[in-house]
Amino acid sequence: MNDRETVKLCKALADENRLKILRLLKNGELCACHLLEDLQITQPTLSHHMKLLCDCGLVDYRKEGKWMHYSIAENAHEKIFAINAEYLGKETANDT
Amino acid sequence: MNDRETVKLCKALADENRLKILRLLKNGELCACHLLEDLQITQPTLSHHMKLLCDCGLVDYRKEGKWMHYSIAENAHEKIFAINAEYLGKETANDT
DNA sequence: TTTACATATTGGCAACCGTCTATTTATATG
DNA sequence: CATATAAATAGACGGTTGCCAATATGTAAA
Repeated sequence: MNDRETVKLCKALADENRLKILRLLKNGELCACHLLEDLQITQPTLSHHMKLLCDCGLVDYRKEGKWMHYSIAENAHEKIFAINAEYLGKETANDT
Repeated sequence: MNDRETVKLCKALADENRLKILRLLKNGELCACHLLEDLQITQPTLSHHMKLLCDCGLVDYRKEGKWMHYSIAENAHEKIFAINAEYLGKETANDT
């Protein structure tokens, strides 16, 4: 992941509504209409946010008829850890 | 770390020059004037970037006479892992 | 095919961000 | 104090971002 892609990913994370979306998806796949209910934004705005989250690779989508289902991408975690390794030095750690 | 602080941190990471700065600091503390040499930006712009990096807690500073010395903050890694835990679900992992 | 509904795209606006030049502040030294 | 140097602040400008209303597209069912 080069600097450009990292910037893209971090920009995607740098918005309160998108963070809320990720937290909602943390528990499993959700339909766009469900996400809309829990956020104080319009449908086009949600669509915009989902595009950013998908484009940076944090979120996967699955189309089923009229509905779009979103979920945290499998390798989303690795992307975050990669940032740590590339820009902050220390290896991945278990800090619990 | 609440959503607001996370946004602040991710915004700080969402710029190519700041990523370069972090990579430079990865190997240890550096003076501002040294950082300037490796970046194609002016001194005020660097000062601006450093403020953002310090304010979000990713970078520590140490003033020595006229010189400012910057380094990756001790708990910078934990902050990244916290994002993973809070917004992407899975626990901290070792994926090497 | 017509209707209904879920989602995406367009276009516009205010706020924010990265950058610069000019200036100010802080610190050391003659 | 006067001078020199390192860093911070102020103000301005173009580009980007988040938001919405309006519209378009895609899909299912009558």
